[in-house]
Amino acid sequence: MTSYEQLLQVLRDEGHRLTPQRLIVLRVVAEGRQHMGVDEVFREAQSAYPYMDLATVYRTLRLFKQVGLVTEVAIGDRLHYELTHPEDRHHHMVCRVCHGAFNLSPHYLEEFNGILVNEFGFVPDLDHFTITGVCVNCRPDSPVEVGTGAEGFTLEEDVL
Amino acid sequence: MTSYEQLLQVLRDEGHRLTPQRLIVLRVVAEGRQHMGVDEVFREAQSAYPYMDLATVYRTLRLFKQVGLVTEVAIGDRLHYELTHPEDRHHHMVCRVCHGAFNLSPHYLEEFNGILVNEFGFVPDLDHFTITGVCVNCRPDSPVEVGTGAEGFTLEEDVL
DNA sequence: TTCCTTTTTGCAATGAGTTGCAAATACTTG
DNA sequence: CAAGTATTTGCAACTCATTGCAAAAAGGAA
Repeated sequence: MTSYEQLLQVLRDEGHRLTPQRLIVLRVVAEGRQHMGVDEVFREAQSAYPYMDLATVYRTLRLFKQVGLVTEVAIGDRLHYELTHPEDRHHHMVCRVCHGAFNLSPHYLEEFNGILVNEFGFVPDLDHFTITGVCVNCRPDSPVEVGTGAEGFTLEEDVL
Repeated sequence: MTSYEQLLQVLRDEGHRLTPQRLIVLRVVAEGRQHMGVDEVFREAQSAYPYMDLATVYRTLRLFKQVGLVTEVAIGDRLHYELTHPEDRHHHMVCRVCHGAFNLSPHYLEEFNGILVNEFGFVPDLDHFTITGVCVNCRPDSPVEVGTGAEGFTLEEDVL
């Protein structure tokens, strides 16, 4: 469990200033649901601090991403953010049709990561990896029986 | 070698109209270098057809992508396009630092694709897969001897 | 060719996200 | 705690990309 104070320390340690705006955005993201849209973060933050500016929200989220406090997820053509939980790192599979976001264990990418590093010396950004595609529920040619929709699969959508 | 006439047939077959704008954009992309920026395509097209509109270029490139004529590559935060060569399909590794784009054989993603399909019923969009990261030349903590920079690696940048 | 329907274009407006810059403010040092 | 400095904010302007809509034009039928 990451405490709020620990999160603030991350910012302090890297020499970033603890402005009211940053504290509010951090709290909003920390208390919000998974992968919040920027507009959502903005509205929540604005209700706590009416002078909050949208540009500040964008800059703050970008900063938080840089220092690893939040994870960026592209859903559709919009950026979403969620608090990074170091003990529960995960990637995302985002459905192009229903825009659902599903978690993917880092385990599935370890081998791919190794290949790129060993064969090409290329270090992929897998901290914030998102793969788009079509989920089992949205596949027209679903290989499972039509009717129930997803027999045998363990695809569970993130809490929205 | 894909002939220009064959490319046009792809459009005709799907019921799209062959407008001068589309012919010009297709020619620009077909004769241009790998992964051209939209502004580049626009300038080239405009020099051949002065009334060319930027919105038309965007719409045309999106259409070409939909029918598989071109491949979209995100470089930095901009979209780039290149002609799809069916006999030489490849993915891209894009360096976050130098913005270089390197080709990656589909072979390296076959297993990953299988896992997602079989375990989650999720069909990833791997036709236009691009992974960002840091290439061997831009790694500060290069594991190879400093000096030459890339011993033992087969990382060759696309023709820019 | 001419007419007709549907698609496509051009333009202007819009939307998401970024940026330049002056004013405000968080932190440091005395 | 006051002063100084570097960072950050708010605002407006701007960029890339998309979209609504009327006018233009491609392709099919007569």
